[in-house]
Amino acid sequence: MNLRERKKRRTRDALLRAALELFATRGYEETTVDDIAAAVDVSQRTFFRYFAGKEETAFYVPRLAETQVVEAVRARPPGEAPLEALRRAVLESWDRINETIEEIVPVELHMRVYRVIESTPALLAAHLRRAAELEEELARIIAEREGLDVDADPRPRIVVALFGGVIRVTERLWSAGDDLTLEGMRQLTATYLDQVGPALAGNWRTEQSP
Amino acid sequence: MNLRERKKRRTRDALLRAALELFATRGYEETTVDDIAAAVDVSQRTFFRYFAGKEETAFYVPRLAETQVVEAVRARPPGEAPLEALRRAVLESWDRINETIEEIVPVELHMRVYRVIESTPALLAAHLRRAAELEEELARIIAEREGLDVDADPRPRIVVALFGGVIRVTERLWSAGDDLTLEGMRQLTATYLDQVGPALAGNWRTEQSP
DNA sequence: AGGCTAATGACAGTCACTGACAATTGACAA
DNA sequence: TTGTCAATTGTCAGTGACTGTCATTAGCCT
Repeated sequence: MNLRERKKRRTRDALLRAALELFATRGYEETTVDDIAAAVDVSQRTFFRYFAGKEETAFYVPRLAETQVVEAVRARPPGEAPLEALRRAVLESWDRINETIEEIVPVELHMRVYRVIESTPALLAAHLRRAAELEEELARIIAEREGLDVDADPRPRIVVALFGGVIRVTERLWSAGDDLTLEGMRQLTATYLDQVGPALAGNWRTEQSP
Repeated sequence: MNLRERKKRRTRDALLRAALELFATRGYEETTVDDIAAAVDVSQRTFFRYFAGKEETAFYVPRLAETQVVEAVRARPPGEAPLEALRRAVLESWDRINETIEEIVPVELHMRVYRVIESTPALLAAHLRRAAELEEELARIIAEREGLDVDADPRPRIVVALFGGVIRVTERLWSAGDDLTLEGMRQLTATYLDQVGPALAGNWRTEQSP
């Protein structure tokens, strides 16, 4: 990797870190692209040559995490039931995700940015749209595992929708609480996934929830 | 209602219709606020006095539909199981929604705009964010029905997430297909909701889906 | 060293949106 | 009916995200 490439990577990383730092401290809406560019001492135009938009910087790290999850699902043994495969895939990949993140930015910074995403309307919207795309991808994977046609059989999409819904609920609860650790999120997710069975079966009024 | 009020309503309706017509024919991104204002012959500033933003016009009608659904859920007899109550509420309220829409714009126009929403990234994102808010509201209603505390018991949110997920899947399938009627959407939703049970129980590989 | 190409900066323009102020217009009492 | 008051609107100027263009700079390769 020659000087040119190294310089490019450095500028991109610097822009990314500057952006995330600003988002986490000052807030997303309160940070202008000019602020980010100025912090790295490049022109605004250069920022837009590295990132398609302000949003892209906020979602750079989350994208890495997504990739891990999708791959983890692909790697699950075909014998597992769909919901079980999804469950194990997320929990397992979250165990490994710390290192992936730390290569780019401090995990603690990422966690603060994650909260900003959940609490900034524009970012939350973008996040949910991306989640929908991911669900489509996962539905295809699940359908393939089970030897079904996604477009003919609704079941893969339904299970994935349930799963995605639970994940999103835990994300929101986590970001609203005060335990910002990755471990806290993992824990919350596991608890909620455990509740899927009880939530769908039996009579709620006669059965307590743990 | 005096002249002043009548005039206001007329301008607002005209702006709304002009916007939706433009979105449906030319596309959302291809329509500028200036275009909409010009079509009604008012200043751009006036547009922003009636609508908080361009998006708001696109979501005006959907908001009415949401309200109907939420009220329909509230009106369900307490004896019904949560998922059953939600199911009946949507299907039933969609039967009545035609008239509500027609008071504002032709239903056919609304259907075309709905497709634009599903196919325009920025609008889809906003739509999904709103859907998340709605789910939160529904979760609270369900929890109340069952005499539970939403913040302590995960089950209401899980059921609502499942339900919302199924609705969103059908919305996307519907908007990708070529039956743009409300009836077609109702039908698709009913079919998918019927599949929730089969999707979550049993072994897919040994059971065909209708 | 010098020519080639990629990266950058500077500049101008578009579009969504906002604040401020002046002009207009309906409402309502005298 | 008229005059006053308040609401509605238009105009203008400005911000912030983004894009296209073109000249300049800087690494690369012979």
